[in-house]
Amino acid sequence: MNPMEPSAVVLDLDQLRRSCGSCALHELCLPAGIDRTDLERLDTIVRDKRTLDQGKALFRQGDRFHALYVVRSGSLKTFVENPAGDVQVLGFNLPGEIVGIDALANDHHLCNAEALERTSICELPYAQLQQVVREVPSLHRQLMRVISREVVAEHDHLVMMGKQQAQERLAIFLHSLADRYGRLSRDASTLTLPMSRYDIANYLGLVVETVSRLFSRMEAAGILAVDRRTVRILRSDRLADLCGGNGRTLRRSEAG
Amino acid sequence: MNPMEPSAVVLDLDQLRRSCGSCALHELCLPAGIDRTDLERLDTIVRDKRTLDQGKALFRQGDRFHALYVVRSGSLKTFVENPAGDVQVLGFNLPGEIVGIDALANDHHLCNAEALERTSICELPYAQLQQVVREVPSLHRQLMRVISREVVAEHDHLVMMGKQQAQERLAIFLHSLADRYGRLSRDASTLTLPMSRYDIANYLGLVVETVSRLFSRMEAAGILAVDRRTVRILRSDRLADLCGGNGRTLRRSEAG
DNA sequence: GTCTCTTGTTGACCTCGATCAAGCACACCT
DNA sequence: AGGTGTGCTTGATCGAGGTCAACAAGAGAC
Repeated sequence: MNPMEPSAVVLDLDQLRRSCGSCALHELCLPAGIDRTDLERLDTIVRDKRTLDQGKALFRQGDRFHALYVVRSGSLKTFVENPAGDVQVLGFNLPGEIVGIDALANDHHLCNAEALERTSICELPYAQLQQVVREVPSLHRQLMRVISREVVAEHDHLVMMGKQQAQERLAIFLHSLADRYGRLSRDASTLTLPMSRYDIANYLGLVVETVSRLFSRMEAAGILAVDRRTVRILRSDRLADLCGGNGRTLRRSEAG
Repeated sequence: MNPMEPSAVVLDLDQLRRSCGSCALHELCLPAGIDRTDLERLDTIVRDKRTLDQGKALFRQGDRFHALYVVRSGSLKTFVENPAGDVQVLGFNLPGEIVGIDALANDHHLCNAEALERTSICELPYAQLQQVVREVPSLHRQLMRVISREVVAEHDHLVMMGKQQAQERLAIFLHSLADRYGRLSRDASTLTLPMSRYDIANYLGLVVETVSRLFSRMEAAGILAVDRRTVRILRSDRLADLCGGNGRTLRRSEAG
């Protein structure tokens, strides 16, 4: 079942797994809400794009655009880099999530996508996707839905950057990550973070030291149990409180 | 020529002006790069949506989605408001720019759009637009281009919020506004800001006082001449320097 | 004209998070 | 084993920008 084994067997398994209908993610992914016959149409264009090792790029800013991608297992980060070399992390992508939309009609990718761990990917060549989308209205609607979801996620990110305190930002980040883990029917109370503290800090518009301190503070307060990249959420109710934007701040004295 | 006069004459003028081909904005707007015959197809669905007075909403968060809109004259701001009542301004829209994309397939608008001054609007009912888009590939491509432009603008906004200093933010804001004014063949060195200091501050993730101080500082430095909402850019070279992210900070001592 | 309301400016002060610096822990070498 | 590198944590200090408060300048009402 593991698509990551680098052997000839993988090819056969992938042949089997290529079908969106039999994929465990098909209710979360592009095929959501699309009926059996239309799904077969989509299946004909889904390409396999092997696996990416940790740190390897799926695409780079400026690369010619020719396909959208879906994470099948593992995870990605997307980020932009300006001429001066400053990086801004735009988001993290878990299984079932689509990447590459920002390039949709510009012919070039405008951000970088990089594997945070060993990651396997489905590729949807855009020329063919466009063709199928024209023929299958339900897929067109779903694609638009996915695109707007992307826009909304960016709005949320902007709101966070514009308004929230450091602690609220981290709380929101963990909360939404737990939520997404839950949807993948993973244990939503034990997060295994695929990204570094640097990535988290950058995504949240903070520096590593601040993020590190916040983890410590939330642990001292009994909300989290943090062990390197394993974060157990002990009190998801209190974590939710911290997201509220109601100005509550966790002081060391609140610990326990 | 002024579409803002509230009289019966306006109707006739609007009838004439409804044609995208004869609209002064057609090279900046959705019709860009679309040939004569296809343009006529687009023209058949463009609806007129009168004018909005200052402060009036084009749509509200949660409204049912049924059309995309293009600013014909005047300007809009878009913003989200969370349950707690905090506002985040997402952007400002000048003539030729499209609004409503965030709602594209969700059936509901996810942000508010409000007129910053007396503003006239073209309405593109989505059901019909979708139909035409299916039949006219060049329009489909252009629509996708416009959508991705939106996404990219949000990336830029995010980078600004995540990394830049207060002064760089304001410089970038003014610079890009001047750029867009230039494209509209307005005088790009004399900006008449349609938005309040509050809106600017919120958009930049700052408070009004900071924005006000920055205007004063840039004026003292001889870069701007500020008179309420009229901002003349005296030294656009130095303004550009301030956008650079090269860490240069303007001190009072640099004035002149 | 004056009164009030809104919007913008300026000053004084304080806080949150950045910066600088040191040290720790685990991974991966040889 | 010891060495080195990278990712993470913690402490001490500093400063950009937020907060609070007062005031100025228009705009509109009457």
